[in-house]
Amino acid sequence: MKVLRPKSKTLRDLLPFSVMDRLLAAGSKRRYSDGQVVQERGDNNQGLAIVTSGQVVAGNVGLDGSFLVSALLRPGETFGEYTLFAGLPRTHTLWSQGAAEISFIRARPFSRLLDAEPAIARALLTLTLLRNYEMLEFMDAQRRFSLRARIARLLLATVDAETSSETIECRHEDLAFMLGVSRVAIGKALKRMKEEGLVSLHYGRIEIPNVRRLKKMIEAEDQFFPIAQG
Amino acid sequence: MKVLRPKSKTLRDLLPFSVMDRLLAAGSKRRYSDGQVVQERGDNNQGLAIVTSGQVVAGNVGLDGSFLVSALLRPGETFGEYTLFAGLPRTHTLWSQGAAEISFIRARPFSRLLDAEPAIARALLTLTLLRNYEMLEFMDAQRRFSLRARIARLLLATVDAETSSETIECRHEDLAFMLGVSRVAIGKALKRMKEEGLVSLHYGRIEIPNVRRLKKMIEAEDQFFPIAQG
DNA sequence: CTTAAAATGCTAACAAGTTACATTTTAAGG
DNA sequence: CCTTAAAATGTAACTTGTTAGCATTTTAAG
Repeated sequence: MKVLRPKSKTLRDLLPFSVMDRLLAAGSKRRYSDGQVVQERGDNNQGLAIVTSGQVVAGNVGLDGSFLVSALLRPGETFGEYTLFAGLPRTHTLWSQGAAEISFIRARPFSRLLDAEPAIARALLTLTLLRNYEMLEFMDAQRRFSLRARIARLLLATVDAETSSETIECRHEDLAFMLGVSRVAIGKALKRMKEEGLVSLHYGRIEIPNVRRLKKMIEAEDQFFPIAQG
Repeated sequence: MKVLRPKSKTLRDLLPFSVMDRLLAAGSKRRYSDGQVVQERGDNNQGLAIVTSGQVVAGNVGLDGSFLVSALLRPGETFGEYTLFAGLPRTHTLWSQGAAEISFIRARPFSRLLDAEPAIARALLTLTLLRNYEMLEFMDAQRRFSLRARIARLLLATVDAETSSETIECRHEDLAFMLGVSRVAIGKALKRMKEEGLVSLHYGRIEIPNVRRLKKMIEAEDQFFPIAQG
């Protein structure tokens, strides 16, 4: 299962090396193989985790087996903040995607570091706010944009993040996962986009012949008041 | 326009009185009448705002005039964190709902207080995480539950928050706003719920004759793995 | 009482997703 | 090569929600 997401800031980008090192030193690393469960919703252990390599998928499985992705975490990104600051049990189930390495810091040592280094709380606050903002924009997009525009946005974000190549290796199902709709809906939308020459479809691969045209398609549909990006 | 939302923790609940007072003292209050615009998406002034009385609606208007609610803020709740920590312009347009009073703290004095009182960053982090969690659960609910179940959840959350009475003063349109669907869809769903005896409908008012039955209806549909609430 | 505004109800045509099942494409092994 | 099973994609019938327009009910103000 391949999961797509544009890159965003991480703890690494916001903390001085020394502080980041102290954090990592306070934790213990663990390795995971592809698809291994890292934690399950409902688990009741407190602590912060930092992804140090690989990717981790956060989501939840319904009792009926249905499966919804909430986030994709990459190196430098954290999880477990809820357990420390909001007093909640683990709210999501996490799986490693490919080989991954995660550093776990228990509540006690984390708490000591938090007192010693005010930068940590600031950095976490910034990251949480950024996530919050991303989610709000996602929810607005969910309501304002047609599925094809949302697909286009996701594809473009992925292309921009990955060296600006115009070929994206992904299955319809991967897009469906990220956007929270069925694979069939993705298929239909992609078919229309293909007929309009916006994409060309292949087995496990999507090509964007003209990135600009795709961007224009989105803009044409964008009823949202743009804000200057900082 | 009445907007419903379950009560949640605020800065007031998390900060010692002394710190809260220092914050409020550092800001300047302003009064708003019903429906007045507090800020607009894209505005570029930094600062934290604390709602001190009344209610404030956050949302965005599309270029086509469509209007989406993102949040309802109540006394003790804050906004503007993005401008301070994430370097973003104002991301949402805000309107007062009824008479409201808001205290604004500019970036400089806020920054000084943030350094002086580490509790502030902690409290903001906790609140942001809680909001984040609420949003994730909302998004999951949006995908997993039928509209009637989502209506039921919203009604119950409101009842629980308001002294556990079983009468809710709201119009169909209010529910439509909060759930991001059309008034017609709400009407249809409520009609079905009425036929099943789950609610009784009145002009500007909905009654829940049997709260337990309504809860059971939701549970019957709940494919989500429950977690112990902290 | 009247009456206008507010809130709700109803219909029809349409748009967008869903589920269940069918078909195509690929890669691996003889 | 050729076969075959798994992976990926396509199709069809159905469900749900949307828009638009207008009808009806309820309320509150004169």
